[in-house]
Amino acid sequence: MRRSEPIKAVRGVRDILPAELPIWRAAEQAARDVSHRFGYEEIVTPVLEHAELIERVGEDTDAVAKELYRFDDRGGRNLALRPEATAGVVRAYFEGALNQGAQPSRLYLIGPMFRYDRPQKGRYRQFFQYNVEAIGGAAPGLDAEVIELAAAWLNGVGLNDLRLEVNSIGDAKCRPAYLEKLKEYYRPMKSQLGGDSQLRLERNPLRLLDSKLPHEQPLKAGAPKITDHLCAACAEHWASVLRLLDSAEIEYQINPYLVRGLDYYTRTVFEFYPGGATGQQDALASGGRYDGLAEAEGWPSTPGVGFAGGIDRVTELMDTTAVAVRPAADVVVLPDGDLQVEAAEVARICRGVRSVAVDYEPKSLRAKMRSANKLGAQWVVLFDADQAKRRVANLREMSSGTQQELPWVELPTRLA
RNA sequence: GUGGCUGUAGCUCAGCAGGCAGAGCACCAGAUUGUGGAUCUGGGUGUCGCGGGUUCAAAUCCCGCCAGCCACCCCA
Repeated sequence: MRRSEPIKAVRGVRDILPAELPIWRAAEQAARDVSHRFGYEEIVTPVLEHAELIERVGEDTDAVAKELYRFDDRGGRNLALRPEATAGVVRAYFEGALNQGAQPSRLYLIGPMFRYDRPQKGRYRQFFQYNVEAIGGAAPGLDAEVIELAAAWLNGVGLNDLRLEVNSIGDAKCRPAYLEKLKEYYRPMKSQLGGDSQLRLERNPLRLLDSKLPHEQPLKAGAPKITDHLCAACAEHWASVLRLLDSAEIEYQINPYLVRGLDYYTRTVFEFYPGGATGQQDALASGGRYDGLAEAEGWPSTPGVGFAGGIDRVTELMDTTAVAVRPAADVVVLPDGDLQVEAAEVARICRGVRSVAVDYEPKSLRAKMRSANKLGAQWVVLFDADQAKRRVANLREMSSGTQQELPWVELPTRLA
């Protein structure tokens, strides 16, 4: 008999197995706890959105062109699996009338995101993010608050060796003038730039600053810095954010090359890296202000600020020994012989006080004991046909090896 | 999207100047008559990722595809 080829997981996605789940839950619980402490409420938005929402927000970037999971549903709607959370949360903020409640609206979301990337370390096609968004507030205090919240989360899961980079990228008022200065600076050396950078020079000059080409690094050093060309309002906002971080005793490095490629990002941008890391790829959390996003989605202009934390990467760095692993069941019921009805009844009696599993397999008692031991059960309940008739069983404590015959009805009080 | 490495038992892997498919762990049975952990004995559970080619003969060499890992790229 030829077996057909087993069907494996879709490329780039993975299962989170029971053994890994405790660390995963610990990261999520830390996110929920810290969100709650800062007054943020949970929101769940659909994994599916209109592709247009993502496209409008992502404009004509490569990311949207090549990395968006996009498909038509049976009704002919052009949909996408969300590649990030903020667009959907902002949509829900308006559709759910959160804009009519107390402002700002403080929200957090934990869930899967999807990007059609080529898989590699820390990068999956389905990955999980912890997102925090404060929508409807423009105060610099909110920028500092979400940075502090991100730091509190990372510290909360035991990650203390971190590097925080911050920058301001201005707004629609001052950025255009700065971009002109940047273009003027780079134009004379256009021929020295790489192909991507030459395209960016006219199309998206801000992105010249995060080029990683080694030979472009010296050129960057002489480029005008946007923080030297902020308008009065942006400069004041930027100064306030830094003052607030100082007073919160949060250490940061100003990185004038930390930018975002899309117009609706304004003012504050920040990223948290593990202490040792250098590459941008290793960011554990990144965020910033997006005062132009609501309008880009077609809603009234509304400010917002937030961040996205990568749960996959964070759990990879967490200390797994700090998370308690519990056995699947405290008690295992082992009938000696084919006594499935009786075994199920004994388990039912004990479940009020302990987690109970039953070994129904027609194996030797020895094999059942071995497997109960491997499971890590604290107790096993053993009985044969004769004992079943008398409605008694041997309760054995695994650590000491001592056991005692008891009526079934007394098991719960002994196990409690 | 580009490149490098890898794919053999449930798992981790050895075998690859072509010649009978292996080890450790896991698993099953037993040694120790009721019942675990330690030790010993016995048992191989396999379309050698898939498809094609070369050859008397392919896990081994060649081509294509798929998948995994890593880096580049990208990162809304």
